[in-house]
Amino acid sequence: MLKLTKKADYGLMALKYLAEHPEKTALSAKDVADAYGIPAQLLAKILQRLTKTGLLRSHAGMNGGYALARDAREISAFEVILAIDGPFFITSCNKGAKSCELTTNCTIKEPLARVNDTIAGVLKSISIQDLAEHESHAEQAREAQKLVALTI
Amino acid sequence: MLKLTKKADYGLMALKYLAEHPEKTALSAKDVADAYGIPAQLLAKILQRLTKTGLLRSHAGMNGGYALARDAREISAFEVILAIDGPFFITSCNKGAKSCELTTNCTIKEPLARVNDTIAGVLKSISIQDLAEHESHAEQAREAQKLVALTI
DNA sequence: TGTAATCCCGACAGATTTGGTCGTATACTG
DNA sequence: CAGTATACGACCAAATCTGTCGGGATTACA
Repeated sequence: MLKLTKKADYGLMALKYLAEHPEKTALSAKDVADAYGIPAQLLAKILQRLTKTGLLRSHAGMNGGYALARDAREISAFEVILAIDGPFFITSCNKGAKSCELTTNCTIKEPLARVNDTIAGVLKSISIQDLAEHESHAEQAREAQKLVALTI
Repeated sequence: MLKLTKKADYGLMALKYLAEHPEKTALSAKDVADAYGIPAQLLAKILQRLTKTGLLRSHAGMNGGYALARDAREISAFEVILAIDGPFFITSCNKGAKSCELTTNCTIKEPLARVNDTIAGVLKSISIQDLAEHESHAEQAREAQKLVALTI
């Protein structure tokens, strides 16, 4: 049903939490997990992946933990989701355009690819900072949404 | 990964196929399934559901089958996906805003709800007719997408 | 009236994905 | 060295998705 996995949600929540606590040089996976009631080990793996993709910096040992690798403004929701859930396509038939070519049929994927791009664009335009400041771009987003509805 | 189920894909393909054959008063599930190489019984169930939700009209018996209940221009991709996959929310935590309230945490769902609305808006703006005419609104959609990227 | 084509629908099995755990190794701090 | 943390692979349980089966109920037509 076109929804994010819990892992992606957890990842976004964690980054948001880090963005909200810039005074701390690092927060451990456990700190974040406790703050949100997320299974600690699961979140740990998520944060590890985000580290591997360069969105976080990690530091082992006492008083270690994770910190944003860049300014919260420079990390988009898109990157987070991509890192955790992998590349997404709205159509289910898209293993490099293999099986669909065979049957010559899947012409719906072409219009839906544009929907996919639109979604990606919206997600790219939302930063972790936006998630942390609850109300920030609300008005602008609402306006943009109207534009979409009217113009397509 | 934010993707449609195969069922939803099949449903969209089937409606597109019906829209492309307006000369036929009805096409059987088997006709459509054969045209696309889709498992016939599975497609049958999908079409039944689309019938129950009022997007298709069905007719049993010889030379029976399915036909669009409305003009292809009046059926949106959103309706089809909704009928087949049920309501979607981009956040995974949203059983009527239950579990999330408990932990007071899920503030990310508020910004993502707007993303959700945007996606829904785009899907609502795409009709079955758009899927059938391959190129129709391509330019408009591309423009709208730019607007989204720039304004949010 | 009988038969074939067709829709209708619930149950269910297999495959896949997702969510979460465990154990162990490694790195850093003091 | 001891304690705190990350890193990572293996693994399991639960949920979801895909597809099948079997038994109806309608309709057209000969």
